[in-house]
Amino acid sequence: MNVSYSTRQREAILDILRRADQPLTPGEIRERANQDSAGIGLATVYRALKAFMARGVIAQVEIPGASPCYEMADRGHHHHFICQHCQRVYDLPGCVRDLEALAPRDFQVQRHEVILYGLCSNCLER
Amino acid sequence: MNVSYSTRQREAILDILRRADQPLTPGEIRERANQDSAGIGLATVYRALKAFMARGVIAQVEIPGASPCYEMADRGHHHHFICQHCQRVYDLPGCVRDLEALAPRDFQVQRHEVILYGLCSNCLER
DNA sequence: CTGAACTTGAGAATCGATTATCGTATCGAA
DNA sequence: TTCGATACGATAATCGATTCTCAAGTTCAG
Repeated sequence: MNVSYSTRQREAILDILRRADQPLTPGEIRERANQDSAGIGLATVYRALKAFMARGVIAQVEIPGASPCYEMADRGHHHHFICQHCQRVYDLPGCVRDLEALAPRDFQVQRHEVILYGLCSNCLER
Repeated sequence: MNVSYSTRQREAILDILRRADQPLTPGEIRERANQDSAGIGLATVYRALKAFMARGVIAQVEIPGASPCYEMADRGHHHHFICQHCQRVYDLPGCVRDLEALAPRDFQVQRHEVILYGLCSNCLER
């Protein structure tokens, strides 16, 4: 039936996501996977991500101006910073108060996204 | 030289953006344009948007999970509310304080996006 | 009014992202 | 160990969005 096997590739992908300090695109995941254990196909990455999403193990982060990224689902509420130079996505701890006050009183706010754009410390150094 | 002509199509596109109460995608713009004056090609919409962007007349609004939208640039700083039921995008007046404090001190924040998701008053009534 | 510069529309071409294909390799329950 | 179910890799196919092409039409300074 429709059971998931545990394979070298899937474990590698999960490990990479666990170790990552930022959400990763499928392409980035493959890159990193190919540094450690050699040879994980892009299609395999997509298949694994789909499976992990279905199981709720990872979460998709959709960010304007970047392709979808993935991160472990167990990382609490946080937001993201996008470097306009290197296009990297960084996790930002914490949140802001009174966000919901922006909406009209007769609107019901369920969730929110906050995205900061700018230059990361790495790119600022040049 | 590289001067912009004023054409029926470009005026129509600007009019649509001026009248819109929400940011529009190129596709939506073309749809509306073809209701009023008939026949504006999609390529023309893209070309016009590009030209208006270059002149700073309109602004791009990037929303996760949707293709880029455009709105008049003279609407000052604001954010957006997306109704999860009717998918409408609402403008939210005002902003929040201390947003930049979320980023590490050695990052340079240039701009930000805040997006609230929930149910608008219309959809709540049912 | 004239003409060079600019714009248009329709469809083809391109782009990056994602999915499908298929023959081979791996998994793991029994 | 065996074997059906599942996953793999490489690459082709597909997708939606955007840009390009080019012949024909429009704009506007002079």
